[in-house]
Amino acid sequence: MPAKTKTALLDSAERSARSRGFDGFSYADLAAEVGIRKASIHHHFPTKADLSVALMERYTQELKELCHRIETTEVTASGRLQALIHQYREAHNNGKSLCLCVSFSASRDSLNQDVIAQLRRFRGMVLAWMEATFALGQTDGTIQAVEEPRLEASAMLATLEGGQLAARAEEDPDRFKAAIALLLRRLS
Amino acid sequence: MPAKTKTALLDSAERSARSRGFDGFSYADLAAEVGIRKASIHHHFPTKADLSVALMERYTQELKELCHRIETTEVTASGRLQALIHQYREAHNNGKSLCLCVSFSASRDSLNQDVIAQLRRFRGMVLAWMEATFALGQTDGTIQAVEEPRLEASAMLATLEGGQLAARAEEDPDRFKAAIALLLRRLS
DNA sequence: GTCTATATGTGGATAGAC
DNA sequence: GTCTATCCACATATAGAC
Repeated sequence: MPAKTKTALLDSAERSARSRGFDGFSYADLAAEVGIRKASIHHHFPTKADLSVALMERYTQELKELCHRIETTEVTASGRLQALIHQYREAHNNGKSLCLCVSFSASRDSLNQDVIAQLRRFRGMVLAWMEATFALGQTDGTIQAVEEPRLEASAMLATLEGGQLAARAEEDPDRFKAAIALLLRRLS
Repeated sequence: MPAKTKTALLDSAERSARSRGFDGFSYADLAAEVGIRKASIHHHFPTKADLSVALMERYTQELKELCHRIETTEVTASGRLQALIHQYREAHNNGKSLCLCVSFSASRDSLNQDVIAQLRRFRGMVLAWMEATFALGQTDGTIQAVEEPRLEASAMLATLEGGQLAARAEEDPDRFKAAIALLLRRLS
């Protein structure tokens, strides 16, 4: 089980990064949480940039897999979007954290190019999935008034991420609910 | 002119905070930009928390004044919202910065209680103004399909803030435009 | 109101023993 | 793979001279 410590480090780093931002989490925090020394982390992730890239890669992969799972369990476009919204609602954890993408986007100036590339990859993946789902909504009729799937996807992602920020700013999950309420109404 | 240095410090701090986040800007940066020594900053703002509170206070005040100005120059609800959208578009500066509220919200765990209170005050002010404007839209008929002004305001703020994040993540102003395009269509 | 000098803590990272 | 020990840069903050 050589991957155990590495996974524990990624788990701890993800939690920290999502609640404190890129500049707000440190090797010292991770070491304390995982139960090894700071220096040992460098064996698994030589630099913070390496760790951050691994974090974004895993995050992207996990959401991609979730999207595939949603497609097998939900037949309708509206059902699929509702399932994704559910994921974003859980992700903000009652206003205590953010999607890793939101957290890293805000700290953009501190990120190296590889991490920024991963950020772009993540957003591209989510937007493409949403756009395809809105397009499905145009044909299966389960989403009201869809005119342009691409713009719907952009607006929806902004609303979800902005809603998480609202919940985080006031540490109140109702802020997220209020932000997405009108979108939710269009999903029958 | 005793306020000159203080103002210069606030200007520099605001720029830094909005592009690098709360944890990403330092007294050393400000000192270099303003042309005084680090230690001298403490004379104007004893702690970083004091500086941050002053930053949010000024930011809130300025947006409040802008909202008042908009009310005098724009008669219709849709015109007023368009003017506010314009402000948020300018604020993200082609993906190089964020609204101070977004930037600070992401670093919430690093802020002290006074700054968090200011954050809440800022959001309350903007949301109230948007809600009132959507309510006006219900009577003046310049905004399509307004059902619940409170939810419209929550959704609009989330979309604007999320749109800024999108533009920041990819350093591409078109991401902001795409995020708000559907909202803009409802404003005649 | 600004300076020099300094305190004190913490950041990421490295060398080398075990 | 993990440790101790250490480096160096930088963070916020303070004391006291000018």
